[in-house]
Amino acid sequence: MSSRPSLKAVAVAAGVSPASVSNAYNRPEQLSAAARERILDLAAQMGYAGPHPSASSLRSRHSGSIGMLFAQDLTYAFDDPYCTVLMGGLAEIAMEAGANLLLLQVGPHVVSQAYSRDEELRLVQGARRAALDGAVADGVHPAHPVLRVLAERDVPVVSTAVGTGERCVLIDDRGSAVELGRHLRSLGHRRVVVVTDSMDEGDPSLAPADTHLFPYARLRVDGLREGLGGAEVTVVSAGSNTQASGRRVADLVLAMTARPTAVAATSDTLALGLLQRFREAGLEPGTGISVTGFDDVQQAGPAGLTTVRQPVREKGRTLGRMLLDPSFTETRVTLATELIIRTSTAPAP
Amino acid sequence: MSSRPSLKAVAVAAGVSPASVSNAYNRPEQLSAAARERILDLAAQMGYAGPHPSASSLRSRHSGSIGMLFAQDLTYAFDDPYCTVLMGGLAEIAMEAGANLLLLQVGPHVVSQAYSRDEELRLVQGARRAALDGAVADGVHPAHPVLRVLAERDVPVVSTAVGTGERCVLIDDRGSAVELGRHLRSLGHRRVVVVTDSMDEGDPSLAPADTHLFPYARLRVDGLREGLGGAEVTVVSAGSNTQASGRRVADLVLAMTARPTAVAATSDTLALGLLQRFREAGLEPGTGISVTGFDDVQQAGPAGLTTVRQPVREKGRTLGRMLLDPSFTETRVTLATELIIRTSTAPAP
DNA sequence: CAGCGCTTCTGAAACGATCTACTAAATCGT
DNA sequence: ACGATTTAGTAGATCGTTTCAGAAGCGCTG
Repeated sequence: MSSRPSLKAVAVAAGVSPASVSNAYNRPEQLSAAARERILDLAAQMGYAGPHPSASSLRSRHSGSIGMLFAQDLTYAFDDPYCTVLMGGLAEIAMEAGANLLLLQVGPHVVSQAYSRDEELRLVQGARRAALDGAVADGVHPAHPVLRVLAERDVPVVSTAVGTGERCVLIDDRGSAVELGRHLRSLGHRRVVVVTDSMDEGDPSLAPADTHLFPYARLRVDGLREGLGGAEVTVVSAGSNTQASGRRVADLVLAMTARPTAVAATSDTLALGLLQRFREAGLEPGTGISVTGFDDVQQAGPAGLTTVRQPVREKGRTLGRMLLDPSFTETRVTLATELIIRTSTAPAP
Repeated sequence: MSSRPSLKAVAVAAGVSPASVSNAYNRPEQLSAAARERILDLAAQMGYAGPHPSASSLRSRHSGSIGMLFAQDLTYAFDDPYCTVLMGGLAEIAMEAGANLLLLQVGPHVVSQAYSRDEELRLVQGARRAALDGAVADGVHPAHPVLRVLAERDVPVVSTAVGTGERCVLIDDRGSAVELGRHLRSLGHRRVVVVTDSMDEGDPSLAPADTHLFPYARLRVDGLREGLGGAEVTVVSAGSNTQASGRRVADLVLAMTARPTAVAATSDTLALGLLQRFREAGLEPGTGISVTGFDDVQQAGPAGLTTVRQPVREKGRTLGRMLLDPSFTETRVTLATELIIRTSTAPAP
């Protein structure tokens, strides 16, 4: 049971230098066609699978993969509709560029919390072990240590939040939230609950700490507040961004003594959970209570959810281009949003 | 602008051997707590990000990532409902094991076609460059050269098809298709079109070559044939497994002079496309024409699609365990399926 | 006090490629 | 036919770790 041949072994067998074997795979133009043929034939015959990826990327400093950071849950990439579409856009560009796409696990990081060194090491472990040519950070708090690790490694990072020097793809979270808030206000809603996902886990509390909010969430909450003018606004932290969280918050809202006439969520995912639960409770959104979301994911249309549309797939594509297309030099791109009014909002009773 | 420090630089600065710095990160128990503290402090201070991933995996022969092979399109991972759920299960296990998940691009490979060496190199390029501890192959034809490359690299591969020696997670494609065929037969359908995805691209033809079918598709087609007994069966190749392909085939069916009373697709994705198009054409599935799918993806329920349910998430999880859980030694697992009868099938007119 | 087992740490050899700079031979223009 | 350029190929250093065998130090025991 002999071990696998290395590039050197192939070189020896072919009577050429190791450099030539390397060139046969990576730089055909540096080699006569005949020599290349001979080398590749021999390699195939010896069962040589081509240059070893780690050795190759150690020396060349390129790995052919870009990473996407997940600070919550790896499964989020496939479960959350916003994320799925973003990933689709990213994958599209990765494919064009011939790059592989690495889904990186990094631990959840709460800004206000102090971490021991070992906890912090565990937090960034996924990123420490991965060979990357670049990474995308969406929903990763700018203070997350993984960003420092990647910077120390000189791995380019692009994000969806204004961070420390990284390039980014943004939308006008605040402005579009203002517009949405005004819409609710113009419908006469004077008592509103704003629901946001946050890094708090556990039961929805009535007071998410500012430091526990992702930047986009803070901007949306602030925008809604502004747009809602003098209305009585209660901000509720839903925990992680899932429909289940939305449902949990719906129960909380239903139990309120002074029930709001509208509930505005910082994401469609949360809003869809709210809608579901309200409907189950016999409260038809639009008539009994108004609900709004954010993102305009695919299910929002069928559900009749009023929301802010953002071009998610385009966002993914742009992030990908920033990493993979050298001719793409812009350092900050802002994409347009649009208020989509559907049946889940109506005049306050 | 000094370059980044290496492990060795940290070792020199700390007055210890490189081995100790390595151990500080990877084997705390080999080191006194004090020494470890000192080393990690210094590393942090010097802006050392930890062991270089490529160097580390070159030496240790582990990368901390497992790969999923995509022979069609990377975006498939996020677009196709079957695939999304499978990936979710895989991601779940990867997360538990602390592994990253690499989405690998490999070119589409048609068995009957001859490839030049360069075409073949391009076909496997994604897999050649990636450092992997294992890979999952779903919908990759057993003859695809990427499987040979991975074998030559000693990368363990698990698949969803009976292949050459790999471990696999299966369902009884044939048996469940027989059952589905019998269901149609018992409803009196005597003229049936079977629609399958295949590696043929382009217009749906009336004759998919056997070599262009993925194993699961061939088994399902055969099973349907058997279950349909003496019915007149026409097999149609839809090309890639998308709703758009399903719609295209629907048009073809609508144009047939001897229109079938039922259409059976080898996947829900195709079936959902068919349903849509039939409905658009004013043909209510179940009454005008019967339609069946395969997989029982999430949309199948709301669409009223009769189909075969398979535990897709569990499949993903099992594939993940096979790669990541050393105590999981089974080499072949078969999961149970269930015929789900909904409104898209009804007695033949 | 020799001998033993532990813990803690080190030296040097891999791991498998690619890069830079260079040479020898072939081709070119005039 | 002769220097100038291009082409084909090579030598040797280098990328940054981890691993393995073993050394040094230390407290014990008999």
